[in-house]
Amino acid sequence: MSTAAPGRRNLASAAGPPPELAGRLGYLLKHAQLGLAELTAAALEPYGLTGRELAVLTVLASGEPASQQQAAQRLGVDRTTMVALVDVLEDKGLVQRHAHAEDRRRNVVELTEKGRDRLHQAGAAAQEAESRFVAPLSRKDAQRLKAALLAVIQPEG
Amino acid sequence: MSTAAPGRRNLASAAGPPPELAGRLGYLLKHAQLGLAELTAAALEPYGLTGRELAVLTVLASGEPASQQQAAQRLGVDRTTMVALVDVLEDKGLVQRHAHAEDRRRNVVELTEKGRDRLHQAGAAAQEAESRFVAPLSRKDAQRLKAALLAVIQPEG
DNA sequence: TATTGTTATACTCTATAACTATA
DNA sequence: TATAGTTATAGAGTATAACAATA
Repeated sequence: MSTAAPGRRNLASAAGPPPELAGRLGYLLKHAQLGLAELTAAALEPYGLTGRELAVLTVLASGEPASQQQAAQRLGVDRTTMVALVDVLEDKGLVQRHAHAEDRRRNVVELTEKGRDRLHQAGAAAQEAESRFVAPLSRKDAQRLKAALLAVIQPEG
Repeated sequence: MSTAAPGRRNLASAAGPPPELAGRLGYLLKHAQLGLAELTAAALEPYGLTGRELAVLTVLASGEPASQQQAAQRLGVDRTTMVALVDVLEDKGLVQRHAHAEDRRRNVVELTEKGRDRLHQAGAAAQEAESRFVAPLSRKDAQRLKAALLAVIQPEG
């Protein structure tokens, strides 16, 4: 009945922005985010990962092995959300939980070798999706876009 | 227990992006969108409108009175979602439904005078929130940002 | 038979509250 | 008493399916 794909997403992806909204930054940001998320999801599907899961792997792989809660803070998600995310990754054999040696309340979450491999492969695929997404822009404009977004996100300049 | 405000939002709004994610366009877009949404929500609160409701009013006010379904397509939402959105606006006295003269299956949704007033006031407030949001950028860079987002959203150049 | 609006329902995402174990 | 992780639960948002009225 609907013209949308079975999975998800409706949101005027085909029609393009209606002129009365095309000037609103909120509209532009939202639909840019949705468009890239769609591309990324497709690119990651062969690796059995969602964009969010890839972000979790990325955070867990960076720096020293963090506790679940530290990783949650970096990602900006709730503790309880983190539990579910790590559960999924652990079920897939990509990470392992260990009790912290000094504070046994904490879980140290480390990537398995399989997890590291998957992170590299899926990370490259996501990067490629991002490149395709910004293909309408010159390389310089694409860099400017990211710089502008970063500037606007930062708490202070 | 949580450090987040009671309403919603956790998402590392205070911490800033972790370096391992700051280069990912998906992360930047998502958090820029969330940041602006937060500002806009606060700016619209005195007018009793959400950003989404303002977008609905904007679409309904533009061009000739559309049917609910046409408006839904422009907004990129489902028919059933549109029903709820119009319900809310009608309860607030901002829009009215009429049966279409020629095709009585359709609802023509028109803004009331109160709706038009509210649209102008709230629209100005949202615009002001957007200006504050892009304040870290030069005027030119802010324009470039919007142009780049538009280019990347458009189905074709 | 197809379409518009509607209702009921289900699914996803994510947060809050309460519980366990450690400290 | 406070903290890390967990579980159960609830709320927001949005889609799908089924139904009534109209075409």
